[in-house]
Formats: sequence, structure tokens, C-alpha cells
Amino acid sequence: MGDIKRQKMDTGNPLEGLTPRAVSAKQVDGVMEGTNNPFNGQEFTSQYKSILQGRKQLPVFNQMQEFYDIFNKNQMMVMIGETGSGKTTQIPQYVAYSDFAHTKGKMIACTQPRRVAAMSVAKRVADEMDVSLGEQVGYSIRFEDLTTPGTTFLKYMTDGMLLREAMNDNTLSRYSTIILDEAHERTLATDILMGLLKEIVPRRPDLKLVVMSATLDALKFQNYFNNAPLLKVPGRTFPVETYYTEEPETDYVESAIRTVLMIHQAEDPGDILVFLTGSEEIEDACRKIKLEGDELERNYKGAVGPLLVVPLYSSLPPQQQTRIFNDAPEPRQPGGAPGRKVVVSTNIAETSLTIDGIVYVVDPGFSKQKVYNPRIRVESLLPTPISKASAQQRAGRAGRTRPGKCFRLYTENDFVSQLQEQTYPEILRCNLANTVLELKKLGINDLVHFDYMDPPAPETVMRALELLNYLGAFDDEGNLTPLGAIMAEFPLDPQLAKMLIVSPEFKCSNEILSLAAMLSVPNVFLRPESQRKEADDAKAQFTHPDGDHLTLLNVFHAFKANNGDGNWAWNNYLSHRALISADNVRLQLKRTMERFNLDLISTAFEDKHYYTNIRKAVVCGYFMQAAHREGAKGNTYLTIKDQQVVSLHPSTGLDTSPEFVVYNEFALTTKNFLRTVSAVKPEWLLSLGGEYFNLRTFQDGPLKRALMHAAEKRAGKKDDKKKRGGK
DNA sequence: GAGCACTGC
Repeated sequence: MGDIKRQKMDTGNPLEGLTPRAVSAKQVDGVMEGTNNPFNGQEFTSQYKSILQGRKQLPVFNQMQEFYDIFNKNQMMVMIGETGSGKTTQIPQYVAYSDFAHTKGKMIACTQPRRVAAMSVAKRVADEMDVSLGEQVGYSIRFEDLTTPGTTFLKYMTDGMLLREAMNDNTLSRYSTIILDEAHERTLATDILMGLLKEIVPRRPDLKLVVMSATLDALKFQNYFNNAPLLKVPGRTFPVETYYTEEPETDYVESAIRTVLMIHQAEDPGDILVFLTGSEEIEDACRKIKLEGDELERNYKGAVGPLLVVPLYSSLPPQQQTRIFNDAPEPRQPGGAPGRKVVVSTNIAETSLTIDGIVYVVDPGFSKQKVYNPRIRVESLLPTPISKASAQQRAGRAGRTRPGKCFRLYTENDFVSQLQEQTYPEILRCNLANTVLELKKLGINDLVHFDYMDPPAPETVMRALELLNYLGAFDDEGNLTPLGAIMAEFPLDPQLAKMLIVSPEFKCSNEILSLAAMLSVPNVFLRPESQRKEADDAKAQFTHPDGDHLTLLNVFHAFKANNGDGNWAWNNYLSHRALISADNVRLQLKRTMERFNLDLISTAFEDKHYYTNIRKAVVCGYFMQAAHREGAKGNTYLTIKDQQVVSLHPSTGLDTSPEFVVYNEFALTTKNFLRTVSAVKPEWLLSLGGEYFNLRTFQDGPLKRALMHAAEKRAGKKDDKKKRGGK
């Protein structure tokens, strides 16, 4: 027996002799340094060996034994690792060497808040483990599953994707260990996963949970996970010196511009990153910095170098986004002052995008954040002071390649006493309709007593329950209905899902599929400042007089009729990127429709009810987002029930001011606007809006009178039909 | 008569 075993060890699997979840760092190091890859049986390549030496330089490597001491003995643990610690790439591999998931038909999942991160980290780890991406190591994100069932045992995925999987596998039985990475970002999906896993863990003694975070807020995570043990790993970044202003600044954009110019004149070479809140502000600041920089260069010939000023925000076309990686300009003449790159960015540069070579950060201390007002059911974006954690993250961007400096455009006293410690988690700042539906589908029955790390406002949960009840997703006892169960399967807001599911009844599911896709992607209409007239003219060709929903559908149909051509889109002032994305979303939704045997049908385009049917299906999802014109004519409306005074957004193609409209979005900017609106008949609201349009619940007034009038007309028509039918 | 922080399914 002993001989056979020894023989196996020599020629067979290098993991032979290691006990799952009882391994030591020394054993694992031995396997890593061996000649054969235990996961695919092949000989390690020379590339593997050289990467391995780099891995051993990461701070986390020195703590591998410490990690195993905790991981092997505990079901849950918390890990704090700052930037550069190597936790995201290394910890999942350490788990793989302990779990032996590949021998048990299980997987290790590591979640990320963003798709690009899931993809790029998976690629890196596949290289480190000397396997092909998509085989032993893979990733799973929306629209792309690069894993091989039965072979993949380490899977990087978006947090939203794991949540989706949980809906059809309530104990996440496919996984041996789940690693929630970047938990400090507190995305909605990560928060729900944390609550869910806390419930699953007692029912799955074989499942381990590792929660990884970058902040020092470890205690909160530990407390939440029943005092789970903590492993702390240092980061590896360069020191950043922080400066504050003496006095508070009144105009932070102006102050940011002055700071950039000051750095350019007085500081050593190195690129600058400036954080502002939105695209308009950024474009404006870029112009001003460029102008003043050019002037400085003229006035101090040779002493001040040229500036390259680059804007960065997510709606910027990808080609322009890549300009942030261009090198700083060369000196104008040999021996002249060196040039400098200035990137003026939204929060996208805080977490999502890393720019090497940044040495100076200018931080005015604001970002746009989502806020939800459950009283009027409106989500809006407001420029808000950032948190200390966020300010630290911004400062850290200056120290990635060498020591840097961060200029905060607020006082030290404000930093200490005014900024909150952490940014409020998303779950406290947004509409929860979608989340509440997901939770029910996940089998959470008591939504109020669910163990949230930070419980949302009860009023926000109530609003969500109310909406889902009116839509028919929940019955009056708050239980998920069969309709609700299907709605939850669509990656859409409940209103869109409802509209899509009922669309076959209106013989327009092909069209509603396209519309739902168009409503799920960023705005397709481009309107460059210098070509507004041309852009508006281009849009006018698609405009349908009965509403913007139909206009969107016309755009999609035209896009498809032109074979998805990019030039066509460009010439018509449409975002090709958004249209491609809509096409992609449509395909995914179509597959979900097919999965539930929902018919894909259209009537002939010549059918006079073609567009009416579509608007009726829209009403089925959006009857709670309806408004009634105030007075006989004009642009002022009152939302139904909430009685908010609103105007149709100037971008609407509706110019007839119909008495009733439904809207896709309530935008709170310079004024209350309804964006993407369609004219509807009050009869439709009454017949398709269910209990929400129970007239007894309406206050007396012009709206109720108009609805009652419509109800009588409807009753009359019904009588007519009965009479005709009766004979 | 005007605006689009950022993600995710």
C-alpha cells in the first residue's frame, strides 16, 4: 500500500497527501513550486514560474499561513486588505488549494461589483495558475459566461450575477466557498448577498464565506457576521501628502482650476487628476484650464510647459476615453519645461478606472449621488459632499507609481468634523421595488425583519410593496404571485417586466421587447452643444406624435433596418454604443420570454391598432406613473395621486399637450420634469390600472371628474356592445 | 424649452 501511495505522489497529483481544509502554507508553497500543475496535470510553464516569483512579493503572501489558520477553522471570516495587497488575485487561489473544490464538483466564487474587474482579474488569475481562461478559471457576467461546467472551479463574477443564481438555487449549492470582494463598496447586490449568506451559512455547514473589504471599518463587518475572525493585510502604495485650504471655497470649480494651474507652475513633473461632479462641469473646466494654461505658456516662454487636458466620464465615447492613457506632451523645445497631463474626471476615476502616472490629485470634495424620496417616489441625483473614505480613496490615486500630493479644496476642520465616515450604502439611497421583488423570489418572506447590515427606511420598503401589489406581483397578503415569480426572472424594473409579460395579450410582444430594451440603456439621442439644431432635426424624423415610447421604437426599427450601421447612427445623432447595447439586451429578454413560453407576436404594421396596442401595453406597466394636465391647455401637469406639479421635458416629441400621459422617468433638475412620455386615454388607465384607479380612492376635483366621465363613456360603449351583441 | 455620478441583472 505504502509503495502505491508513494508512486502516486511521484507521478500523480501533487495535491495527494494534503487534507482538504487542513492544508498549511508550507504544503501549498511546495505544490506551487512543484513541477506539475495539480489542476490540469500538465507541467508548469516557465511563464508560470516567473509570475510566481512576483506573486511571492505581494504583502498577502507573507500571511498565507495566517489565512489558513483562520480559514480552515472557521466558516466565516473577514479580510481587510488595502490597495496593492494582492487579496483579489491571491486569496481565491489559496482557497482553491484548501477547498479541493475541483474534486467535489463544487466551485469557488469571487464576486466583484464591476464587470471589467471580474473579466480582467479572471484573466490574470488564469495566467497565474497556468490554465486557460474559461477552463479551470473563468468568469461570469451579464451577456457572457466564460466557464466550463464540470471543469471550472474558480469563478470570478459580478455580485449581481451571483444574486441571480441564488434566485434559482436558494442555498447556492454549487459553491464550496463564496468570497465577497470589495464589500466596502456596499453595492445593492453585495448588501443583499451578505444578508442572504448570513441566512444560508447555518443551513450549509460545508459552505465557507470570506468577506473582503478595503476599509478600516472591519468591526462593522465582523459584528454583522457573528464576530467572525479578522485577517488584516497591509497595502502597498506610496505615501501621499495631503494639503487643505485655509478657508472654505465658495466656487469649487474655479478653485480646482486655480489649483491645477498652481501645480503646473510650481510642482515637479507628474500628471494631475481632478475630481468634478458631472460632464458639463468637466467640459467647462477643461476648456478653461486649456485656455489659461496656453496663456501661461506664452507668458513664461520656456519656463512653463504645455498642458494636455483630458475629460473623463462614462458617457464619453470609448475612443475619447482612451485619451486618458496618452502621455504628457513633450517640452516645446529641447530643454524646455516638461509638459503635463491633466485628467478632469467624475467619480469613475475613484474606483472603476486606474490611470498610471498620476502624482497630484485635486479633490473639491463633491460627487453626484443618488437620493430617493419615498414620499413622492422620486429618485434624483444631487451633488453631495463625499465621505472620508471616499476622500482617502481619491488621495490614494496620487500614490500608485510614486509618492504624490493631494490638494483638498476644503479645510482640515471640515474634513474632520463635517464629512461622514463612509458613503451611505446604496440600499439607503434608492428605490427598492426591484430589490424587494428579488428578495421574495429568494425566499425571504419577512422583508421587514430581514437581517440587513443597514436596514432601509420602512417607508421605502412600503412603497416597493405597494407598487408590486398594484402590478400584481404580490397578492394582498404580500405573497409572490405566479406573475411576480416570472417578473423577477427578467433583468428589468418591475414596471418594464410587467409591460413585457402582458404584451402578448396586446399582440405586440416583439415591439415591447424592443421598447423595453431601449428603455434599459442610456439615452440614445446625442445632442452636441455646437449642433443642437441638426441633432433635433435628425430626431424629428423618428418622432411619433403620440409619444416618446413610440419614437424610441421607431429609432430601434430604423437602426435594425439599417443593419445596425454605425455611420447611419452617427449621421442621425444617435449613440451607436447605446443602440448596440439595446440590441443585446433585447436578445437576452427574448430568451427569457421563450423560457416562459410567452408568445413573440406582432400585428401587421398597417393594422390601425398597431401603435395603440403598444401604448396599452405600456399602460399595464406604467399606470402608476401617470399625470393629468392642469387646466385646458399648456405644459403643466399634476402627477396622479401624489399631486406633484410637473412639466413635460423639453426633449419630448409630444406637442399636443394631451390630457393624460404616462411617463418613464420623473427627473428633478431645474424643475420637475417628466421624461419619455406618451399620450394615453383615461379609459385605458381605468381598465388596465386595476385597483390603483378605483375611483372611490380619488379626491373630488378635475381629475376625478375627467376619470368619471371616461368611466361613463366606457360603460356606455359596453352597453352598446351588449345591445349589438345581444341581437 | 433642457441635461446625463457610477454600477449591476
